[in-house]
Amino acid sequence: MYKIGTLAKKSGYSPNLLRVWEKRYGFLQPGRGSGGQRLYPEEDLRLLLVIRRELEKGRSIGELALLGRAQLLLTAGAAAGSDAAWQPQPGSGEPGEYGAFVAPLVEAAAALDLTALTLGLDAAFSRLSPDVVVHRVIAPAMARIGGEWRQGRVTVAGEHLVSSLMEYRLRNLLEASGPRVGASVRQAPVICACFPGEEHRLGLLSVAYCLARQGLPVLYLGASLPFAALEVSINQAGAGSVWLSVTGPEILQSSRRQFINLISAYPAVRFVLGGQAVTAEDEQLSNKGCRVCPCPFPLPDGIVPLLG
Amino acid sequence: MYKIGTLAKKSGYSPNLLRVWEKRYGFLQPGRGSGGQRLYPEEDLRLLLVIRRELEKGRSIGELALLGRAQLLLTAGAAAGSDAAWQPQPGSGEPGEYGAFVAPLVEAAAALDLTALTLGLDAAFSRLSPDVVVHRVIAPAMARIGGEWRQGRVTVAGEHLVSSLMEYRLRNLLEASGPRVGASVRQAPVICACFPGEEHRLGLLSVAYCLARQGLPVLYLGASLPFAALEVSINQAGAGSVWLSVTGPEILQSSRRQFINLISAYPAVRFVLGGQAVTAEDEQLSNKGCRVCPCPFPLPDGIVPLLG
DNA sequence: GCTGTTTTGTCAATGTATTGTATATATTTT
DNA sequence: AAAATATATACAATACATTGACAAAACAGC
Repeated sequence: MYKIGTLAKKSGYSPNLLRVWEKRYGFLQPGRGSGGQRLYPEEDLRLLLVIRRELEKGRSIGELALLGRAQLLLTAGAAAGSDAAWQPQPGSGEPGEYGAFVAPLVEAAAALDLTALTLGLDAAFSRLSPDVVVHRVIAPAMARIGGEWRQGRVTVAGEHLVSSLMEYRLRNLLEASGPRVGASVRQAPVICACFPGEEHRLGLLSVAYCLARQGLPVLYLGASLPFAALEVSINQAGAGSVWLSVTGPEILQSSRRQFINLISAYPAVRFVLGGQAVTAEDEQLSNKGCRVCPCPFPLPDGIVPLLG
Repeated sequence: MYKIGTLAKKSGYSPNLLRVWEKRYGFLQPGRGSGGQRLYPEEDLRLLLVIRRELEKGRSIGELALLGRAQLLLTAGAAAGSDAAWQPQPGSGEPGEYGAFVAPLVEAAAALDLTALTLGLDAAFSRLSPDVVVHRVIAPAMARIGGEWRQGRVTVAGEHLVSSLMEYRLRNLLEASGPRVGASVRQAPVICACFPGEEHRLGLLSVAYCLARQGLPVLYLGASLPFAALEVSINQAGAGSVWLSVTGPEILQSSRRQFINLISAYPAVRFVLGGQAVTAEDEQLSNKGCRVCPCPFPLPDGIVPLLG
């Protein structure tokens, strides 16, 4: 049994909000202690985490209240919170104001701790806007994990665990945001894919999310798309622009020639090449009409002018 | 029940347009909440997705309004079954009673139609149990798409689009099911990962989902996990069993020797190797204590005894 | 071709509802 | 006494409802 402060910390919602939700919607009906204090069962924490997931997907709390407690617990994504409490260490020597969110994720990767990882992500999503989580928490966390991996403090397994879960959460955001391909106003869709041979999808997903948030119809095609398939896709979907992500310089180099040929064949399509492998001063590509965007996780502000 | 904003996001039509359609044509007649807000049932979302499909085919909204709601929903169901022109072909598995769900997915892959794909998956998930969807719809659909790809009727892009979305949906199921690592009762976790070099995750995800549904704590580590990292993970997580998935025979062959070494080093850990690359009569692996499971999407019935 | 009408999607103005947060005050726990 | 909690109320930002107007496109007739 949790008291309201404990539940608040574990779920990421303020005690005030928990009380208000109880009064307004009634899906939390905690028992009371001798002095009238609310005592919540473990299940309530799971319910709150489900609610967080659904809110992330864009639904409103009123809707969820209509669904009712049983259906929420049954159908939606449940994350079991265990005793691994997440403590927001304010200003614990971490650089930047979001270090308190980044550090637990890196530690969870090192310890292969799925629970801590989930709690850390929940904490970040509950206190920060999705954009900030993507660019100020997830991106630095992945960069840090990469660094720790090179130093042998995080294994490939830890990196896989984290990137897999983050991919899921980002995908969740992507599904929730904006109209999809085929929406009412026929707008040329944006194709998002990884360069042939590229398997890292996180940067691409963050770009896709930013684009979708701007109301653009995004066709997310995932990792390592061969140029032949990309070409067919452009024609088939009538794409107006194509975002490609590539992190390994050698991957870019090995298909560079073919890429330039592709650009030249479709002058009406706007190509954007992003990712760590890209250098901003790549004039050969720029001259061919391909925008380059070295930042693996472009800031929302940075994207608007690129597409304006 | 959806409020208008949620329905707008999910259907791709603006809240304004939904209200205007309701007034002009009346095929959406949502109930009202206590404050007068529109509340749409799940069926309305399906109807809107059908409407979009029809609009894209060139019909006008006025025409569709004349048809009426029931007929719209009905014709869509019929189209999913017959219009798809999916004929059972010898040697590629029996059509079974779920062909009506499989065919639209294959078609959506061929047409790069994200909307149809989402609609098809929604239809399957809303009418069938998750297990049936995984093993009777998704698995055959992927197999069929693979076949169409070899015949050039589906591009790599189509395959990517479908497998990416299915991965997300499966991941959703995995997140929703059962206790995770670190849950209250400390149980030895099951590590699920792809063989080194293997990038296909769908089969692995379906296995992970089946295991999680049985209440096992699953540590899902995704694609291509090197043996060194796997070994660290086993120790770090105290894994009781390890599921590995491998679809390409050449991938298995290239690391077979190392894998056998790994098995021998951990006699207390139960290893299971699954995927299309595995042959049931692989006695060399069986004798070393590694269970083999050739089916890429093991049926729920088939899994229970393996772990019992 | 041109013009008028219908269809169809969008937008603005105004009022209400929802929803997260904050305040004030009393009570309980530590 | 200090911190945490309970209750009630207030408030601002956002989302929603309603009405009416408006523009682009499709279509009819000339």
